Amino acid sequence: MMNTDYSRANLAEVLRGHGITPTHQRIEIAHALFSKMAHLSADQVLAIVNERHAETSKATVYNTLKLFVESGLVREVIVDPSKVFFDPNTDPHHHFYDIETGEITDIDAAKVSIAGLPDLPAGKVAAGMDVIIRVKRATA
Amino acid sequence: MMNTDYSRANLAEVLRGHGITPTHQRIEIAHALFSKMAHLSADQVLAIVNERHAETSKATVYNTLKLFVESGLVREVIVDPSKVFFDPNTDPHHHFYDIETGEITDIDAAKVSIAGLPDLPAGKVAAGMDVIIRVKRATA
DNA sequence: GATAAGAATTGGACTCTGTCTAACTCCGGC
DNA sequence: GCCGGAGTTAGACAGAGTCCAATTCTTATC
Ligand SMILES: [Mn+2]
Ligand SMILES: [Mn+2]
Ligand SMILES: [Zn+2]
Ligand SMILES: [Zn+2]
Repeated sequence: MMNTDYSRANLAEVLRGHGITPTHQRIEIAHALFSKMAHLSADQVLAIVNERHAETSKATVYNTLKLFVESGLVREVIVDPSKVFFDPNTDPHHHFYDIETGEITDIDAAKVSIAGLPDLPAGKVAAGMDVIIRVKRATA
Repeated sequence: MMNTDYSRANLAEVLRGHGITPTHQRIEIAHALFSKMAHLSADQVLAIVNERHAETSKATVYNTLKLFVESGLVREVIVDPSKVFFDPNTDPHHHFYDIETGEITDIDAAKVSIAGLPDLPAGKVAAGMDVIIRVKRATA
């Protein structure tokens, strides 16, 4: 957890702590994710980062998001076939996904228990588990 | 369950039973999915259906897969950010997903129990639940 | 503080999945 | 057999994500 200090200076330290050279662009991208603490698509990150002055390219946003995922700083959420969301919450958790509005909500994994899963296929090791509960507006 | 009769004649009856006019193209697409009983992407369906003679367009494959999903004949599996898979198994079940090879394996939902899920967000109703266990080759 | 070499960034072309449209073909009911 | 609506089609189009060669930063060293 990176506490609630979303200052650029602190974000730079967090990046260094993950072995990532803190560039202006990377700090802005981290700031977008952690200050909003929301599930953002690459396009949304690009828009937020360039709100005041255009200063970060699409290529860098994609490069950086991939780097952050590989470093365990953020997590990918695959719920929508048309785009990936990036999640600054890396605690074990699951998601509600509203198939009509696209809204994504966290579910604390600590409160959920899953039993009866079969053994992993032979020679395979777990790399993660996703639980997605798709919801929609109740029809009146 | 549509038993194990994957003849064109029987598939036509299955489609009628779902309120779908059985055209030549739709029967071939259903045949591709049910005779293989595999998780196939739209591209794979297109290739299989046109293996012998080109006779079905990309647009029809997409139209038909969407129709089949809406009719409950097949189910979408969203595990890969780059493409949707279509699943002829509509029994409640979950998936192993090999993030390296792309291989998808079914997990019977009846044997898995999930407890402690929070209430749905207010005014929302469940539309489905996906459980995806991402696996990879064990590093020697 | 200047220097240098590797790391990071960039615009834009490109790929791939999926959608759309307007013309055409098919099909069942008469 | 005719007709009208349902289904199909080629190909243009859209949007997410990748790639590349040229340029600009970052940082270690002096
Ligand atoms: Mn990021
Ligand atoms: Mn289908
Ligand atoms: Zn989340
Ligand atoms: Zn399946």
